[in-house]
This record gives sequence, C-alpha cells and structure tokens, in this order.
Amino acid sequence: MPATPPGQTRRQVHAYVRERIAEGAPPTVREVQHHFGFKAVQSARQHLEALVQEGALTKEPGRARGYRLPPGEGSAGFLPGAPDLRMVPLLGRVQAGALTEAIEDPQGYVPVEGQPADANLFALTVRGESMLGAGILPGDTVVVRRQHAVRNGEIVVAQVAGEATVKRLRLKRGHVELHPENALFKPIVLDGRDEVNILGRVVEVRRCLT
Amino acid sequence: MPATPPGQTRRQVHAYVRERIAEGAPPTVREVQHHFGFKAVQSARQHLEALVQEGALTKEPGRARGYRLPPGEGSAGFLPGAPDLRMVPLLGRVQAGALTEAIEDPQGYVPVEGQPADANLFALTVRGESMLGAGILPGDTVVVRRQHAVRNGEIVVAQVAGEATVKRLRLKRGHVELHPENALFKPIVLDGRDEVNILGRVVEVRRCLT
DNA sequence: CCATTAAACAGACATTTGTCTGGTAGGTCA
DNA sequence: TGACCTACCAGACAAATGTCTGTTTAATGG
Repeated sequence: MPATPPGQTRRQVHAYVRERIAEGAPPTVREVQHHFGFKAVQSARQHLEALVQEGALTKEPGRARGYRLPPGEGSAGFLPGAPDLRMVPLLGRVQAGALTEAIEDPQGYVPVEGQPADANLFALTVRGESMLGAGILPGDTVVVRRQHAVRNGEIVVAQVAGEATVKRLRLKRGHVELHPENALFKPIVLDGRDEVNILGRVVEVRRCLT
Repeated sequence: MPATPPGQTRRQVHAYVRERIAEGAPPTVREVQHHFGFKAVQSARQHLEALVQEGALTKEPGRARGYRLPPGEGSAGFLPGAPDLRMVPLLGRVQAGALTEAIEDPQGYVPVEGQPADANLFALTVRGESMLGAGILPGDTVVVRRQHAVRNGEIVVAQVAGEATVKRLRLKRGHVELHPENALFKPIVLDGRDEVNILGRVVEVRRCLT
C-alpha cells in the first residue's frame, strides 16, 4: 500500500467538494490542492479524478470548476446554495428506544428552513388522533428539535415506557403531565421525572394531501 | 432610451445565472454571452456587473465563475443540486383578485418536495378558523397547486366575490358547494359556476411552532 | 531482490476565463 | 443641435485554471 492510508484523504476531498458546492460553486483543482496543503496540483487532481472514476463525482472536462455532484446525490442531507435550508432525516414512526440510532437509516429527508444551523432536527410521522385539537392529524409529519429543556405548554415528543408520543407538556408542582389535545384521551400524569424522557420539541407540523 | 427595452435582458440574465447555479455551478461570462447570442463578451459582462451593482448578484473578482447569488437569495425559487426540491413563492394572505399578479413580489419562499416540476405551485397563509376540523389552523401555510379541474371532496382555494378562501369542495348536481370544516360556519352554496373561481388545490399544510 | 502500485512532488503548457480600452448605434433631454 | 445614456460590438491582454510529462517515496507481493 501507499505511504498514506488508502482512500482516507479521498473522502475528505469528496466532503470538501460538497461543502464548496454548498457555498455556491465547486472548487478549482488548485483550491483543493491548497486546502489540503498539497504542494503539487497533480495530487489534488488525482483524488478528484479517482472520485469521478468511482462515481462519487462527475466532471465537465476542460471547464473551470468542472467537478459536480452526480444526480441524486444532491438532496441527501445538505443543500447547495441554500445555507438557510436544511434537510432533516425522517425517522419514521417511532418505536421503542430505537430512535437515537435510527438516524443511520432514515426513511427520507424533509426540507426545513428558518432553523438555526446548530439545531439538531429530525422528523417523525404521527400516529394516533390524540392531538387532533392542536391540528395534528394521524399521518402528519412533525419536525422535532432534539432538546431536553422544554417549557410549559410546548408540544413535545416524549418517550414513556419505551413508547414515543406527541403531547402537550404541562409542568405542575412536583410532577409532569402530558396532555393530549383530544377529549377522548386522558392526560398522562407522571410522578417522578425519571419515567419520562423528553426527546425534543415539535417545531413544525406538516401534512401532504395527495 | 436605449435600442432595447431597459432592464429587459437584465432580468433574463439574472434568471439564467440562477438556472445555471441550480445545475451545479455559476456560468462564465462567455457562457452568458453565447447563451444570449451576444457577439461581444463585454455585453454579458455589463449585465452581470449591473446586477451586482443593484444587489441581485454578488461576485468574487478574478475567479472563474465568480458570480453568485447574494445570501438569502439562495432559496428564492430554485434549489441547486436538488431537482426534486422546489421553492414555491409565499403570496401572503390572499386579498381581492391580486393573487395572480402577486407572484411578482412574494413575501418569501417555501421549500416543497415531491411535486412534479411542471406543477404550478404557490403558498398562502390561512386566515380564519373555518377549516379547524381538517387540521388547518389560522396562520398555517398551505401549498396550492394552481389548477381549475378539481375533484369532489378536495380542499381547494376558491375565489368568491373577490375574496379567496380555503374550503372543501362539494360538487352537487347543478351547483357547487364550498364546505367549511367547522360547525360554526355555514357552507357556501353557489348556483352558477361563474361566481366561483377555483384558484387551485391544497396539496400541503404546514405550521411552524415558534 | 525486484516489479508493481498508490501517493505525492516538480515544472511546464494550453485553454479557459476575467478584465480592459476603445468604438458604434439609437434614444432622451436640455 | 449637442451632451449624455444604454446597449452592443471588436480586439486584446493577463490571470486563473485544466492538463500533461516525468520524478520520487513508501508500501506490497512474488
């Protein structure tokens, strides 16, 4: 094998190209070169050409900034040219604690805007009719900001006994209540705070009418 | 005035630059030149510089493909690298017939995915509580596909007597009814079809919980 | 040991591309 | 009319950029 771990730098080059495209335009060969501290243009070129070879990039030969992302690669997790727009993973219907790991294999991505870049967001599909009164219907998609600190009255995703549900949070003296927004359902009253695990706060509701 | 209507070509150049950025990278000055059939590079350059002057574009002097979209402008109407994603104009609260022209100056843009590229989409902010039962609350944003042919039972945006409203459409024999989804409101029954102008069909509902 | 390979280095060349200077045509306005 | 403006044309130069040839180093495998 070569002096440097094989493919190690290669992926970093790929990531760099993606970043640069997200900022407006693909980098030049020399920009890649200098970013990685290569002292020869050819070094950067070899990596770029190798990435084209394995299909991770495409190129328009002879043209400036000719390296592009292959079709379909664009909308997976980031968005070129739209810094205020983010693709958040849709984790599907929540089931037993598998939530945190489910990010590895999302069912899809949802475009979200107007959220700070550092916000840890994900999306869920809502089950049940317990939040009808808040305009959240079964099948709706909720965008959730992963945070433990929530305020009274906010709609949250909470994990109770391994089951994740969407409810409105009520902080009473000494205990927590999870209120449905439907007269047919009863509030969940929790004695100790350990029973409930606040996964995050619902920041957006979305419904597609096919 | 000049030989050609002022600013006419200018906007087309701006649109072209946006298109090209959406396809992966900004165009070169000469690419703009040839696309518009200019026989001199300077013609394209003048338009581009003028657009920079008026803030419609930014540039990185001296660098290849240096023209970019200004920050915040990135998400206005298109999305680089994400063909299945579109930005649709938010036309704000609908008022008297101004809807069709309002596209010129949208209040913002909303990211939408999963809609065919040829669909003519726009977004509206919902007023009133007449659709509570359908999970559409005041302040919600609805994404509308502009189409006149609608089916029975679909939620539509209809223009009645100059006022635009969101209602569920009921086609009865000989007449049209616009049903609210709220017991406190009454259906609108229309005798002739001329009174009502179907602006389009609601394909998505969206709500931000700040 | 030697051939092979991947990675990086060195230097150069040709094309692409941004930029500049100057000129022409048609229109407005004082 | 003449000053002035916008749009466009013509030609050229210099910087940026893609591409090529050859060399060196280190690790692998027969």
